[in-house]
Amino acid sequence: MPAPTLADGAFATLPETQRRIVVAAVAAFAERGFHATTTRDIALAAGLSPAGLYVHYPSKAAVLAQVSRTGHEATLELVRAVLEDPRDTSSVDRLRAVVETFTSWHARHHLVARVVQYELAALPAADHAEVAGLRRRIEGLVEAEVRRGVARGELTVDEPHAATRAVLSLCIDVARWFDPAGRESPQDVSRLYGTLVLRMLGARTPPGVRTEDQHATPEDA
Amino acid sequence: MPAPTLADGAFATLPETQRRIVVAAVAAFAERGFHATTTRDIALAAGLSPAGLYVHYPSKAAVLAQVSRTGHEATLELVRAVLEDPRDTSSVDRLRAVVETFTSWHARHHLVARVVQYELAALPAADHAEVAGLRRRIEGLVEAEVRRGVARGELTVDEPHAATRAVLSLCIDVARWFDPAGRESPQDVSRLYGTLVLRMLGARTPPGVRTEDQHATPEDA
DNA sequence: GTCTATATGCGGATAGAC
DNA sequence: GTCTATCCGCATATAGAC
Repeated sequence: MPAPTLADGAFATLPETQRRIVVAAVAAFAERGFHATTTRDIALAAGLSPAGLYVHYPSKAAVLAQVSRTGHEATLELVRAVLEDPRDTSSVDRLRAVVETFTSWHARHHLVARVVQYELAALPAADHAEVAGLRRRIEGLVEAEVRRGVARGELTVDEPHAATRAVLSLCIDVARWFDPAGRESPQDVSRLYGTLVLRMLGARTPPGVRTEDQHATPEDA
Repeated sequence: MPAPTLADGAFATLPETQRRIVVAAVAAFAERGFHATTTRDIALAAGLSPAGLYVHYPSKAAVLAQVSRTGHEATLELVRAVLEDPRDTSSVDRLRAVVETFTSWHARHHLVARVVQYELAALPAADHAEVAGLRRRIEGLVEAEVRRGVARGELTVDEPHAATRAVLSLCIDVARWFDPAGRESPQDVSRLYGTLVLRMLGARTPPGVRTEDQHATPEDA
């Protein structure tokens, strides 16, 4: 098991009070947005006085930066782990896996994901720059796998860059609409999305909607 | 030609000063968000004193409501016009057309679209309720066409509701990332998305990426 | 319908005791 | 490390002249 990520318990490695602050901030930022959230909201929800927050973070923006950086690092790590898996698997398998993993994260951690995806503009410049780099790495890893799949004849994609952006866009937008009280579980959504994305990319593998927990085997067809 | 919509010139039917206020508000809300925008920002950008805004709108939220309602009405009208076209066309053709139209709107009017899609939580309750109804109508129209396509054997979709939501999600998220200074035009994106969506929906029509301005003809295959 | 001036409250952040 | 008290600037909105 690798080092804990958000997937293993959000922000579990932070000291207790910082963790409570960040958890409270995620809930508030996701529900009302960064600018509509007050430091009092965060502090009180974390069980602190209004001033108590400033012992642990120098500003409201620093709390946002903590959330955004941790979230971006976690998703990059998820993508990296799937796509740099040393086992010899097809691009179709890898892309299905990365879409399922990325989608599932955006559903399971949809509050964190909303902050990560929709509050970029509120980040201080230095944090924004670092996070932009992480985002480029994520896109680059996925696009490279799409191009490999095309080169291997597994995929039919005319515009790999635009198609990759569409794939990630689809997964990211899950954070906007996903409702844990709805009928579909994160697993339901991520499985569907794995199938939809392989269709989008013209995978030569069986494009039917997968209903069992099998892995697609590209030699089926 | 139907009544002017946003596509024909954003908010062109409003009285001049209201139009300037709304245009200024769209730019500010899209760039910084509703809560980070001040009424001074809007008023000054519209060529008014800080108090001048209140002659035309009773509150900042009322300006947002104007943008959101107008934007939602415009997109519903676009979708309705395509899907209620009396001509006898296939579901594949209709869905390609609605995806191209909807995507193109989110690219061309990406600032308005950002406000429409990402500031719902800031709407006053009454406006939010009305806009939610418009959103349900949009989804319902598209889902009905997907179900028709499946019933006619044009599409292969196991979960029409979830697949429809994925399709609209893909198109909507264009507003988040589209950059008019980038290499791709709204037309480029919308054509690609028409093709990607038909693939997602298992259209039996030629799924190759369309590179010419032809309309797909379902009997090709 | 537009302005200047301003009331009023709130929010980010700090001071300083414990 | 947490608290209470508070500073101070800013933002929404209003008052009232022109």
